[in-house]
Amino acid sequence: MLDIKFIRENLDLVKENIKNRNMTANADLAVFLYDEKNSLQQEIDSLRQKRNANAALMKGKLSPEERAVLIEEGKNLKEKIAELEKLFAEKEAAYSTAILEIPNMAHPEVPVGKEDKDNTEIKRVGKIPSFNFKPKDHVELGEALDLIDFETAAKVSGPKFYYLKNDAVFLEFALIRYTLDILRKKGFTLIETPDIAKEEVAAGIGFNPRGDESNIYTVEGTGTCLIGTAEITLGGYYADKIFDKSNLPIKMAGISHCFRREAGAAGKHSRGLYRVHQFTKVEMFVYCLPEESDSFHKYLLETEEEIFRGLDIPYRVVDTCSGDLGASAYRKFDIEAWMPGRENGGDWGEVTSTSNCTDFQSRRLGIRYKTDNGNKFVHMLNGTAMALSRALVCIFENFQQEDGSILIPRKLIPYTGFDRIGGKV
RNA sequence: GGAGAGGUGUCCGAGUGGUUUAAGGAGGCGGUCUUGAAAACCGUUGACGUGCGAGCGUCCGUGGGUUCGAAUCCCACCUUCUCCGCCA
Repeated sequence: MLDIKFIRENLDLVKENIKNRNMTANADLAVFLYDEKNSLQQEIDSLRQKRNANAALMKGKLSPEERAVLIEEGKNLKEKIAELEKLFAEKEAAYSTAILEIPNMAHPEVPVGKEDKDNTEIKRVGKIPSFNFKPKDHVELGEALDLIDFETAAKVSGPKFYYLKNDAVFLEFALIRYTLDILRKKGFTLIETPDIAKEEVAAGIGFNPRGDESNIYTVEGTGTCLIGTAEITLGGYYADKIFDKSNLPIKMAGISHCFRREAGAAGKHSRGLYRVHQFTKVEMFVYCLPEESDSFHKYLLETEEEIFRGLDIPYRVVDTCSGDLGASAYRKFDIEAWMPGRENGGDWGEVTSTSNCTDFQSRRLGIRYKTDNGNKFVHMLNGTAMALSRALVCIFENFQQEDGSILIPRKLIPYTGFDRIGGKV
């Protein structure tokens, strides 16, 4: 969430930002409710002060008459306080709802636009492969080589689930190990996180676990949800923590399963492994000082590129436009890899995403660091190191051969132990 | 899952209704002393809200309740430890 004082002092900018993001949050309402809540709080505080003073008068020995007068006074105060406290709770809930709907501000360089086609392409790397045969998509390849089974998964678990089989399992583990090796060399702390988190933590990160629009599965009756990304468990890791400046920055690499409802997502764009209810992901997460977050954002993007470049898959980088930014993000870069089986003749598909969320998450989660001028909120950033399901799409489709086999990217061979799936043995 | 015992400030730990404005100790920071360090001694040391400020308010696992007044009494929940059961 944003600082209410910032909202008040920059009301026009905040409103413009909400509009640019295609959102409907009401900044005026948040400020209004804050003032109401605040004046009520002051009223309650002064009554409490009277109550405390009254109680203090009763510490010593008093005549029964004197005591009776004080008790009567105390009872009156108690009633008034209870009344106002009830009202306050209502105001506070309304205020909380209002301010939580307001999205993070955007980096001045974020392109203004409504949807993903308004994103700015920053660069392209690698050469789009040309095939002298008709390339298949990963679904056909996976079925032909007995690597992915969607049909049985649909029967057992429902649509948008899959079984990975045979060498695809080794390939997935190879990708994980390849990624973790790079991240450890770069000084990330490796963490395997829980796949379940409390709803309040998910909400603090900016995922709303409730409601029809939620992309998150809740676990009934437990107050918890299946995580949509390790961003939730990594961001919640230091909730309520006050860092010493010397502890920062902190770089974490978390591996988890990710669960997404993806309600209503169907069609060509979402075919096969591209959009599924469950996948495995290695996620990077950084806690740092505010003045460092822009450069750490670039660092996360560079790391994503380094990992992806090692797979010899062509990709481009886009600077996400305002309308396509999540509520928490100040700025977001995506890597889109070339997927020859996508659309007709291939298309770009998102494989990583890195966001600088500045202090939007830390303010809600209470993650701070000490300064000479009091405690300040840290900046928090996240980035995909490796989303396994989408990486498999890229490898299958880009490295398919005319005989139906799939070559393994050079750098992965030490991890897989084989250099080709299918075809000649 | 059953039985029992706990959860207090950065840490340890005292505190069972109003001299607690949370004792005491450790650690941290500042100082005295010292060539320097250690020791000793003195001082200081939480968070949040609000207010220009002095200040005021809130926070003793969480949420309710009792009371003029709650760290302290009651209820529910969470969580840690010990033992038993079950289990990869």
